[in-house]
Amino acid sequence: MDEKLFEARAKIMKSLANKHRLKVVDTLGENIKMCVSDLVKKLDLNQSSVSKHLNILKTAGVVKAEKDGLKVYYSLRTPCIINYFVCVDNVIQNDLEDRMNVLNNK
Amino acid sequence: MDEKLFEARAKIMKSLANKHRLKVVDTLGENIKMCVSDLVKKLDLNQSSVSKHLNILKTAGVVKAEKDGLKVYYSLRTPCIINYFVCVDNVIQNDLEDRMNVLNNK
DNA sequence: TTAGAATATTACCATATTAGAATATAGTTG
DNA sequence: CAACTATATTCTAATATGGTAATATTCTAA
Repeated sequence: MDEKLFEARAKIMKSLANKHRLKVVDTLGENIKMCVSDLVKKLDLNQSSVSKHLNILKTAGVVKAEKDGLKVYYSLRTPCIINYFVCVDNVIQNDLEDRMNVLNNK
Repeated sequence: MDEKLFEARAKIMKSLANKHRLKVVDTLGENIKMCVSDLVKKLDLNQSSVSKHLNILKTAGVVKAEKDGLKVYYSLRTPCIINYFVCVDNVIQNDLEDRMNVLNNK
């Protein structure tokens, strides 16, 4: 199996495997660009943590950063990334259905 | 923000944030069903580790398990999960292009 | 050029993840 | 039931991750 490919994919998936970073992606999907301090307000985390989360997303190539004066604006670099959540939410939905069926002895 | 939703999504993403588990998903996408020992051969990992990785995927709802005699067959529970790799690979591709452009001073 | 603002980085700690070896469990077959 | 096979679980150690406070860096503007 193509070791390098799976490592590269895993790096990207890791960058998305955190609820705060998922919120960042979700937020950027709607708002195009946001600076760090905007995201600090949105995420209920301190500046240092947000900065680190953004760096993880940037390093993974999910997000890009543009400096404008004092501020740094982040945006999705490959917006299709948010489409995935349709499927992820399907997984969640299936799970809920299975649990309901168990409860109803189906 | 909907805390619970993002936690649920993060759980699923975490289950996919590992190269071995990505290989499992990729393999099951092609082969429909495989038992643990088949996957041990495929993954270059010992039986204990494979079993644990499968449990993580199962707990996340990504994979389902069916027992058949001594063997346990695993398969994708929500096959759309593999579609994501198209986009993940786009991220990788964009990254490569950016690096090339840097090299070529574009 | 000094003070202040926005962001990044460091240092530190707690917790989570991963791997392998050893052991346990479940099912099969003689 | 005893031996065997396939899978799951436990234990332990190494490494990774995530959070905060403190500090450093970068840029602006007086």
